[in-house]
Amino acid sequence: MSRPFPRRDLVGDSTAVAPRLLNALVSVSDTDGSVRVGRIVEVEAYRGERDPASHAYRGRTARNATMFGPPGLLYVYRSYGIHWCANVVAGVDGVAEAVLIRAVEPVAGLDRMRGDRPGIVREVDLANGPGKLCAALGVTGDDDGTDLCSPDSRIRLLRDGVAPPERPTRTTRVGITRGVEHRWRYLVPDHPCVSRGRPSGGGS
DNA sequence: CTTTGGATCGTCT
DNA sequence: GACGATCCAAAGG
Repeated sequence: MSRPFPRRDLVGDSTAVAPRLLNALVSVSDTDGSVRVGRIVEVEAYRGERDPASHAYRGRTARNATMFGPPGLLYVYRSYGIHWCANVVAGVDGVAEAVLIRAVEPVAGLDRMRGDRPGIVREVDLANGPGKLCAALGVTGDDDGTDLCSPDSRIRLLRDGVAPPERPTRTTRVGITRGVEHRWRYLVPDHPCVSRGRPSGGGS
């Protein structure tokens, strides 16, 4: 039993939206009728033009244009020339706020995920990283700009009976060199499917 | 277990 | 021309 993720819950600062996305579902439908579903267990908030680690820090460009769109869009970018990474756009239309999805727990369509993640043995390693989850779910740059809150989209954000954790684990973000001090990474506590990435900043 | 280096290319300087 | 919001395999302790 699942319902569309309410768009109103994506309005506002990415730091407020990010923990709300924990335990939400991402579903991806393919043309052959198959569906892959993952449960979000790790996210990071990026605060647009006020955040030196954000792609939008130096303003709007062709690449980051989707980040400036309305909340509920999917922002997909290429990482290191090799991988795809996916964000949920937050904020309000015209303001660049985004939440990077860093890990999902495989829920459905596992065979299909394994097909796109050849050689992966353990189920928990299928989508425990931002590049890995895009590969496992079949998300690419073609999906940039998808409205995650529309029932007609191939990629959708859903909420089922599992609420976000009341006390999410918080750390500094992973893989960045600026804005390292902010604890804007949120995780489902003690979940086996979180990424292996190490926080960039000091801890406390 | 941890550390290191290579792959690979669009984007912005 | 440099540099990533990464991943993986290989080598070292």
